[in-house]
Amino acid sequence: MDSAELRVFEAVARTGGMNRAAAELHTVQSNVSARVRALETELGCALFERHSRGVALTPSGERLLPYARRVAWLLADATRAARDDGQPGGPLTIGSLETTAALRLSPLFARYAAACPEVDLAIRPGTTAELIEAVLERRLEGAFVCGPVAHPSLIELKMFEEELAILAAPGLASIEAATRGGIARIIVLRAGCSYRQRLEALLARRGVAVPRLMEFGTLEAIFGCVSAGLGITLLPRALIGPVWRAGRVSLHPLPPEEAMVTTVFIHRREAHLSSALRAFLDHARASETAGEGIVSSDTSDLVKPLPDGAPLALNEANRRNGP
Amino acid sequence: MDSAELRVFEAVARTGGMNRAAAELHTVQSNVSARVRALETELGCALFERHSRGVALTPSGERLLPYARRVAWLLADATRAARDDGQPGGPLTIGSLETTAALRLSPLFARYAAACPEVDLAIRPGTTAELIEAVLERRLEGAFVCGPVAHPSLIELKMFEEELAILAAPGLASIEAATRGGIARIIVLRAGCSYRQRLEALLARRGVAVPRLMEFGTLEAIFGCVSAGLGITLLPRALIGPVWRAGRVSLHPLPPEEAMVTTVFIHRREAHLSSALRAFLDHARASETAGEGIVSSDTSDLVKPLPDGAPLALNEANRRNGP
DNA sequence: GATGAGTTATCGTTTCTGGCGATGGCTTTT
DNA sequence: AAAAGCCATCGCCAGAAACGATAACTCATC
Repeated sequence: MDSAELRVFEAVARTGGMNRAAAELHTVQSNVSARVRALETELGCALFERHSRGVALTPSGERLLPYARRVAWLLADATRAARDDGQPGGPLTIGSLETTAALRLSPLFARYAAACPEVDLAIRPGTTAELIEAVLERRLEGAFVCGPVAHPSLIELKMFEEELAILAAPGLASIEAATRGGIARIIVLRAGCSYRQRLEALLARRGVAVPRLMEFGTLEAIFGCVSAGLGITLLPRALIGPVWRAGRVSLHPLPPEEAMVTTVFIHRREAHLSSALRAFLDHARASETAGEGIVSSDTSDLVKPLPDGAPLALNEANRRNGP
Repeated sequence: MDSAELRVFEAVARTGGMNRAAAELHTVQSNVSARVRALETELGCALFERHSRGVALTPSGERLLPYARRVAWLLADATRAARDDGQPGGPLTIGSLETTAALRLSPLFARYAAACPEVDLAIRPGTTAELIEAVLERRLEGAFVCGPVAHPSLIELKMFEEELAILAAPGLASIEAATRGGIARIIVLRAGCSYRQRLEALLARRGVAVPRLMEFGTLEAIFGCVSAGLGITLLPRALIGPVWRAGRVSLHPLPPEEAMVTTVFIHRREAHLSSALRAFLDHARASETAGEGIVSSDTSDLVKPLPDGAPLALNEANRRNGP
């Protein structure tokens, strides 16, 4: 078995046809057909069922396909690992929750970009669920997400400890005042994201229903709407401090067990840790000691993985609670 | 990058020379040299330093080598996965602690061998540390070891809950009677193995020193020596029950926190779960419901992985406590 | 039913990679 | 100084891989 054969196989399986695979691989159909045939005879079992509209995977092919992908990933990773000479450089694509980026990462990114000018740093925002998926699919080298994640193929580093607080219209004395009548309108940054489920659960425990949900793409818009009394929201307290001091909103602390949330940095366990990413994590550690806001006492601490069956996609905790 | 090139690279790295690698790969030295050269130009960095006595890996080569190994493993696994048609067959090599094999596995193996005659089942005894290493190195598909193991690349299924007890010469009323004078001679199955560290720790907590250690390869020899008053040992209570009832030895229970030990079945997380192994685990589950001794209520339960940095070799807990 | 578009299989030809053997340069050992 | 062992390089060649054309087949449409 050869990685070149698997590359052809994977293209055929993905495109669903040998013609399409040939076009993608910059070769001719007869060649693809011959390669697939060679692989099938080598394995002694059919990998595709041939139809008039293309091909479909047999059970054997289904079993082989994930290996073909992993081999391709592994070879790409091997190339990067061998070429990585220890000098941070090249592209580094990292994901982050929007609130974390706004609150914690600006100074870190600025210092890192200054120290490692050869690195093309890119930050992509997203929800915890989206970011975990992107890291697993290797579209991101790592991401700041809401922990704990507990996926067996991810390494998880505690980075920040955030205190969340409820934000409501100015002049309201308490959460109860903001949820009078047992209903509340809540405002979130993105529909699937950012403390929404956490806020809903929190209100549900207090017997408050959430009939309406408003979604705004920017934090400033959320501040404006909360200030205008359109609803309440849940955000890191450090983030809303300035707005609160300006008197635009009222801030309502939560009990610690509901308020505290850990932000972790995740990256693939078995992937090559690029020099760019390593330098980034070193900077994060340095920022921590410099008191720039990283709270965890040891960034190399792993959060305890979940004890359960560790699904390959997302675990329930993140589907439910994540921002 | 190609798996064939990596295969050549790995052979050169392992044998430390292109001539030796050529001999191993059934080809000529010039070819090996050309393949390595091609890989180096493709990667843009040297992989070996050439010396008069052979070659040595450069840092780039060091980084590439583990990937070469993993690609080779992955391709082998891919072949097995594609060929595995769901009918259990072929070789199945499993490791087990000797006491577990003696106490729990005979009926399971017998039933499995009868149900799956196409499988060449092989059982290899060893200590927990040895067996974990063998599974990680793919010399074993799985193993029964003393849990918890908590290695990120191993899946761990609770199988049995054993109660250990101390075995001493007949007529002794208590452990204290067997350890009079604060010293005890202990008898173990194998030097690195089987509850030895556990027994020593247990005695140390009672202020008993262990000046002498005797090692015997078979359980029957141990029973004989204990019966003759040469020393004490620690074994699963169910295993020593018949000997005790025959009056050959005295049996001394331990408090639950010292007595209970979990036997788990481990196998590689990312490896293909062969039909033979799957059928074996199904049989184990069936044995459980049939009350043949499997205690865990759910064999699919994962034991909690360790929270720490997850070393690639063995974790400390297993070096210290394992049988 | 004929036709055309789409698919894969197969064949002969061409290209070129990978393997071979010989040689040479180098270092270490004898 | 000779021998042994190592790797680099060259020319050569076989065989695999790629190519192009064609055949066979299915399906949708006319």
